[in-house]
Amino acid sequence: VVTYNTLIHGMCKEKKAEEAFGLFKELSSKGYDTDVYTYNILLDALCKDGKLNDVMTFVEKMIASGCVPDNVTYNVLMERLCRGRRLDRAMRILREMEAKGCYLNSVTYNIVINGLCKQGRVEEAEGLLGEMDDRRVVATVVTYNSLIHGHCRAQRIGKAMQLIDEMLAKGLVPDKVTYNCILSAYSKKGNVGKMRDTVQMMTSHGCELDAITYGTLIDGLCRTGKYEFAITILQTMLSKGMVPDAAAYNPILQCLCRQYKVQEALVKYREMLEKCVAPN
RNA sequence: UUCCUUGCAA
Repeated sequence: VVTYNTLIHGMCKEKKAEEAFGLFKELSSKGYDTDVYTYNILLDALCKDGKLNDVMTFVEKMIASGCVPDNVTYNVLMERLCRGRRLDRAMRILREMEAKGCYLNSVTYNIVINGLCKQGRVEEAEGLLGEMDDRRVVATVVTYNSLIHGHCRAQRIGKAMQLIDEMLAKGLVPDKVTYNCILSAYSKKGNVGKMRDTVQMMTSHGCELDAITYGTLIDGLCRTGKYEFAITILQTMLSKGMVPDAAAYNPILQCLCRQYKVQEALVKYREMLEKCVAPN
């Protein structure tokens, strides 16, 4: 089973879900073992880009085949519901799970907390963080990152900083995602000074700057018209051997076009193609 | 062997 699960997972990661389901059907028809991992892997692939109806049909098949859904199954489903604006349904499942005596783990809470934060319901999300503490479910860096992102999106950077202090007090180490959230709050305002400070903070804490960090910097600079500076950041990125994506180029193109520099924008566009960056 | 968090645009 492990061999086949690994293969099926590999196919799913490469967006070849058709192939994965094909292999799954072949295995089942030959009477080979499948387990809850197999189903969870496929369910997750369906949830990533499938219709909710297909998802539910698959869960029914899973149960009909005698496979008992586990925590991961619920988590995958809840994540899908949260993304499909069915957050309250996800909350109901959460309460049902606990009513059944299901052990709610950090990931379960993280999914709902993130869902709430994405809807701007950060207060409620913080309520769940309190609930985690009460129930001795450990809050993780991911938990805090979701909350921090929620505050940052609403420009409540002070609140975000408070949460970072809280993390540190619990012995959790802010990571590049944490800092990228803060950075993006400043970049949306085009606050170049604070962007600098944040990057400095990252490097001094041994956090690597990733493609998202650079993309965020480029975006922030372009928002205030500093496309030349943005281009130097892009070059830094390239010189470090990082692979830029459309999110690194788009703000620059947008900025140039806004300043009626379409010719220059086209030059950058061609560069994009040369570097095999797929436009979107 | 499976689930959760961050950037542009939409």
